Amino acid sequence: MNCKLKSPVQVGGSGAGSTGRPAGGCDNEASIIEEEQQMSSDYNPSVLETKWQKQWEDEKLFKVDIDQSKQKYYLLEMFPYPSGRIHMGHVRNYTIGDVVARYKKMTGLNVLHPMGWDAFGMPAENAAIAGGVHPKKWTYENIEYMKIQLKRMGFSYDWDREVTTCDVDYYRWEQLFFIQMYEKGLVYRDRCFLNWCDSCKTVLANEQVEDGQCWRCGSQVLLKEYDQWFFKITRYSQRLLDNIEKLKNGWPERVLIMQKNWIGRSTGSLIRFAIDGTDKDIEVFTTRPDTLYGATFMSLAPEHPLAKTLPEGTGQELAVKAFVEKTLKEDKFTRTSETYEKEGVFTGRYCINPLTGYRMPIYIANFVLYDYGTGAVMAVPSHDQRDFEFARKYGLHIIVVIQPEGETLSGETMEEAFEGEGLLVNSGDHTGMKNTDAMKAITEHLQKIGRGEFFVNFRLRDWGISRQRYWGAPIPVVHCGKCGTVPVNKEDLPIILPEDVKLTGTGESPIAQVDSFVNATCPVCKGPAKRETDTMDTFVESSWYFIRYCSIKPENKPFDRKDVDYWMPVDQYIGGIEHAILHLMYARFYTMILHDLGYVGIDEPFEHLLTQGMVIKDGAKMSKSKGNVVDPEVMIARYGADATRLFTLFAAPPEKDMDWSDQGIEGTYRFLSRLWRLVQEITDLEGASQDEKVPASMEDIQRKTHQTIRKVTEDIDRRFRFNTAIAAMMELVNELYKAKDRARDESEVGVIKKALEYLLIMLSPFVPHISDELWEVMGGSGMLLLHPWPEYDAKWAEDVHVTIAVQVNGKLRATIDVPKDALQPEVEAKAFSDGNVKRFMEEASIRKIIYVPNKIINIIAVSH
RNA sequence: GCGAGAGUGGCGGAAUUGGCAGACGCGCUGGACUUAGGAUCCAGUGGGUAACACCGUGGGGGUUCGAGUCCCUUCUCUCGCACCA
Repeated sequence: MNCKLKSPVQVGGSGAGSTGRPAGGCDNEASIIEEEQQMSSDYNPSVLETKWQKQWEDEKLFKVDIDQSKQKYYLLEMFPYPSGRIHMGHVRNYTIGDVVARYKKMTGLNVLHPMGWDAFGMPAENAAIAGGVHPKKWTYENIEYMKIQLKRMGFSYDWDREVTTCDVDYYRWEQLFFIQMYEKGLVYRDRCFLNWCDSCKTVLANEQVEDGQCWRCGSQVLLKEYDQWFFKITRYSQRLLDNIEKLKNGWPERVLIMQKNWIGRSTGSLIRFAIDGTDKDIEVFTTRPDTLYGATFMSLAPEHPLAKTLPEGTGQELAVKAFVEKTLKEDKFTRTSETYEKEGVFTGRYCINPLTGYRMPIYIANFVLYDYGTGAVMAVPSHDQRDFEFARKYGLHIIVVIQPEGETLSGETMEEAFEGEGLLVNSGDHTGMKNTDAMKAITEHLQKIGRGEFFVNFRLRDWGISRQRYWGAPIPVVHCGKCGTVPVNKEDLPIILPEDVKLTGTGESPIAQVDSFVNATCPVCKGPAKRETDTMDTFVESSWYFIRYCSIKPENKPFDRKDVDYWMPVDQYIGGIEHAILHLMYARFYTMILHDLGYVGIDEPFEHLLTQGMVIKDGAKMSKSKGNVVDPEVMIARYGADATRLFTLFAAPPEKDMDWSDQGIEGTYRFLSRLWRLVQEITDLEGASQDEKVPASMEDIQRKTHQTIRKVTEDIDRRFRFNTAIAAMMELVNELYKAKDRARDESEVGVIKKALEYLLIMLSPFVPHISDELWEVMGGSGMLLLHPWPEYDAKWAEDVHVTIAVQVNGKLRATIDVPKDALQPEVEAKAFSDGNVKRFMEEASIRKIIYVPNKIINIIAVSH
């Protein structure tokens, strides 16, 4: 019937090799005739889905606005990068979100459910280098296509709120925030060693380096020295940590643990060691000030600035230089792995132990991290395994200062460092103290002599946001020969990314070649100046898009405060676990910044977080190289959006990985076909939908219906378990099929029709197209999204009869049906009358009976 | 090494508070309808047995009338962190 009718998406070769019954498939003349004949009764998703999508759009069904009379609910899914087409991960993420959004709306909440595009980023640039298409054109074309795909899935987005981060009208506000942060000292420029990906030709934040490799392309990361812009996220370390308390009820524990570890708060002391023969100090952070009397040398990271200056005049210059160069060339991941051989070089200088006066040789050591603490470590070989190995290798002095109970260690004979607790020895006035007490005492002593203090150290580093790339938001700063580096005037914003650029992929920022962009006027002295040509990390854009959604196309402002106050925070955020640290930490930080700048009233953006699992196929993540990619578009063409949605929800609970199965989706397609036929057959029967007068013959159906309402509501609302909700509805369908065959009069049919209506309402968040269609078939009016969610009738949801398991000595011997809440004597009598129970009670006498009402009766017997 | 999570039929998964293990679906087996069935419907489907018995939630131990669920121990897998001073 519909050979000419195509779904709006084009699919190559979808018919061939199809195992199921492809909707609208036209193999030969006969099948066309057959389909024409069956037109009214066959489930044909492509036709009805596009029909309803059009209707929803025509009626602006998904449009939402502030409504003070209603409670709001902000449901957000992580927006996609417009790579070209949606993949199964998107489908899963957005289907989960859509179910919740539609459900919440039906329960009467005012639901904000927006979508947009994380549109800046490297793939656009790479595509331009490879194919000669301008990143802007490439990106906007991808957006257009993916938007059609998302609409074809039936997702309930209010597209009037669409955010595209590469729009000037979006990133201009980011430039304003940048300047305001600069004014508050939250932005600074620093020269430092940074992770450089030679393949992506860009700098990476620490968070973007995984196992020493680029998080995006997987190539080896190198260290390069660079001038970079930083956001001072470290000023918010404690707040980011403290606020985790607020998120405990709404976020998965493991995400919070990951963030906690990433922030990495540890308490200890900061100690200053005087460098012998100079007036300079080396500062170290340590969590073990109690071991200070045993500190016999000093280790510096190769990147430490003193590595350059210390050896001067000692004769060690060349040796140190060679060692530093060699070490920095090694990849950092290997170099800092625990098993790596510890190596170092003497700088020729000494520093003084503030407690013992011991002249500690200063080494450069490959295992010391410049990123952590002060980049310098006081070495206590007796009580730190790393220092111990290092000391043995280079013949350095080992002094025991903590003795474990009942043992006497000595520096000469010990085979490994002792890192446990004990009493202090060789520790001057502190000798004899418990080492745990000595931590405080020694630090207080250092405070008195001006050599140290208590200190809280964080692992979290400042967020480097400069990227040597084209397709990003320009950093609104100029470099002036006279005034130095200064932010542009706010009135001069936006700094628009020039479009006429040559993309070569050489590592130079492409906009550096655009004279009209680079040459600027200094906002301070009005003299000639050069614009900053780096662009911002795209994680900046994704750190506030969810706030932007709150306002519909705001003019001359980033968003409207009254909109934000109404909608924020996000009530439920849904996305991949891969963003547990990066995106979610940055977004939390940025929200705090916007709070402190007075833009928003909240300081945590996401109340509840759901991290959905990956979609895998044949036990592996989908990837082109493995050839196990499932294209959603093909699935939509073959089975429809509803079946695709239903399967992604049914195959696994949302937080677990789900295994894609080509046979599995056939099952959900079959279920929908079955539902389709059920409705057709039932509407043919005489009898108006009713459940006021339930005939005795239909009481079980009425009960099952209300139990299903209860189950589905709880599964969605309380548990986020869509797979079990769907299973419950499948059970109801099975029951209704059986009931249909035994229905004899109109009142019986009426109960089934009523049940079917409840079912369609409940199915509508999951499979909205077929639900609306069948609702119409059954004579229902309007669209189900506007229909209130059903409430179960407690009187029907409760069982009247229950099945009780009868155990003899803990083993199941029978099941019996009894009235609900039956008393023990009645249940016992019935249990003992069972033949099998009798059999097992022969030759035995009762010792005890345990009865759990409505569940189980366990007869404990002893044989004689 | 540290932290978190997981391990249940041939497969995906269910069992929400310690109370009938395997809901629902896939697959498979048999049957019905049929020129045909890759459509649909009906029945069956953890192992075992003629039927019972019995055995079954990674392994071992424990608590309990009763354990997939709690405790101890051990193995395997996944994820995160990993020389963090």
